[in-house]
Amino acid sequence: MGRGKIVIRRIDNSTSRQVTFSKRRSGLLKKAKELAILCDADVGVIIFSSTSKLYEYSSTSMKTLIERYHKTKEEHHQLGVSTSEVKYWQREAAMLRQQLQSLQENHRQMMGEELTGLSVKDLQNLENQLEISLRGVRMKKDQILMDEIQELNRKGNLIHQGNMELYKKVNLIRQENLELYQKVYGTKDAKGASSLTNGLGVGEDAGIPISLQLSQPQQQNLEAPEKATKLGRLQRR
Amino acid sequence: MGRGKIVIRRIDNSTSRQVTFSKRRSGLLKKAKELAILCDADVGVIIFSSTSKLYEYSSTSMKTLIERYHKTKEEHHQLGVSTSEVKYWQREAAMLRQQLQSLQENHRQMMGEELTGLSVKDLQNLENQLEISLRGVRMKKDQILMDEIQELNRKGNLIHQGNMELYKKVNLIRQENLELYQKVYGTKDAKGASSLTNGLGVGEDAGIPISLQLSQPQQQNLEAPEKATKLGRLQRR
DNA sequence: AACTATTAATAACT
DNA sequence: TAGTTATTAATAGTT
Repeated sequence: MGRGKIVIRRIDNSTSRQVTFSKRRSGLLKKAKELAILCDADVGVIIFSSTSKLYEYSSTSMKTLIERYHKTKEEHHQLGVSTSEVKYWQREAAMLRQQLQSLQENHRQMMGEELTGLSVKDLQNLENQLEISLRGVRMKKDQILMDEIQELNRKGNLIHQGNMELYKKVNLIRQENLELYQKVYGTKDAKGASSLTNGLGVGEDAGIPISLQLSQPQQQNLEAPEKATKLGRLQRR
Repeated sequence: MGRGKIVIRRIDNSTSRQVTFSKRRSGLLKKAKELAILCDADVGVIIFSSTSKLYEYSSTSMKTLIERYHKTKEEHHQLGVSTSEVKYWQREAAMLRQQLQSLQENHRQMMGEELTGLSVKDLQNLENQLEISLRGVRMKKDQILMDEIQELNRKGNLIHQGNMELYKKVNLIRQENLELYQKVYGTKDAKGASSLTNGLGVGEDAGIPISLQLSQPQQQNLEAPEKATKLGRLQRR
């Protein structure tokens, strides 16, 4: 229900993710309210953003709702009351530490470290994943470079157009000047006029239009990408 | 979004209310799931129907979510009250959460996801790292395969040695047998003896020693590593 | 439970 | 961050 269809999977782009979060969050809360009102239901919604910010809705009071929930589940929350706050945070830290360790191990393997203990099958999978990643990264990089090149080309063309127009104007002025000179001094002697027009800095080769053209970067081994963004060479057309 | 517009107020007709409850309830739960997945949020929904039937959804565990909710609320209105030990564990958890998020982002990039926002330089670094990792993984895999091959070779040689010794013994026995035969029946007729020795399964080509040698796996494209561990072919020496 | 006309939500864009 | 619009998704009323 937007400009395009989307698949339900984590949105990569963090800005889009935030925007979508904001929109869908309000959508969800609205729907929850409507359900509660239309159908006389007791509805509660708790949302923690990825940055741990809390958003909530409850048709009655969240406290009451949660108590009702616990009662219905017949889970007399022994933990929340009898366990000290310290223990809660200890468990939280332990859980996070475990997640962190697991991810760290995974990460080390992706860095090509700590491969002992992996089977050939595991290594094959890792290799495949790395190849996929590599392709993705290269595509992204190439795309950025290509975009940059295109942008430079566009600018180059604009500059060239400008040059052409200036060139035409210069020619026009030179012509005018020549005619004026002839009217003032007569037909044969035009030395003064020519020196005047040359004074504008338009040399003999000014008549050759120069177009900026970028050298194309090689697809393989772009070791120093910055170089590719320079104007590689100037060439005709 | 139906055949007609409705106002958000309690639906009088009980049947319609029930039907709408069922439809909108599943809609709400679906939306909650989508929000959790799309935006990496922690979402929980609790619904009690007007007949007190419970429906729920939680992206993690409802228990954890409710505890988190309580902690967040507490933290909000009694910031200075908590003891130093609680504060210690809160800091610990916050620090771990941060580490985890940072590592997760890094990991996603290594998986070739979430590349928007990276500069060409970043992408180049990532590419280089992936190439290094890939080389490491391939080396490790090849090494395992090579070791396996070597081990098989070693076993093959042992078997071959055993075969050679058995062959010598067989020859010895055949010789003895022949001599015994000659002593018993005379020199010319040796049919009984030859049939006896052939009965041991040593054919004419048994005199050619056979050495097991593995075909070397190709360095590139070991798509099916299991195949390489088979005895590829038998060859002399 | 299906269907479908219609409204509502929202993805992409500004 | 907030507003607009083209398009998809949800669903109200119906069968």
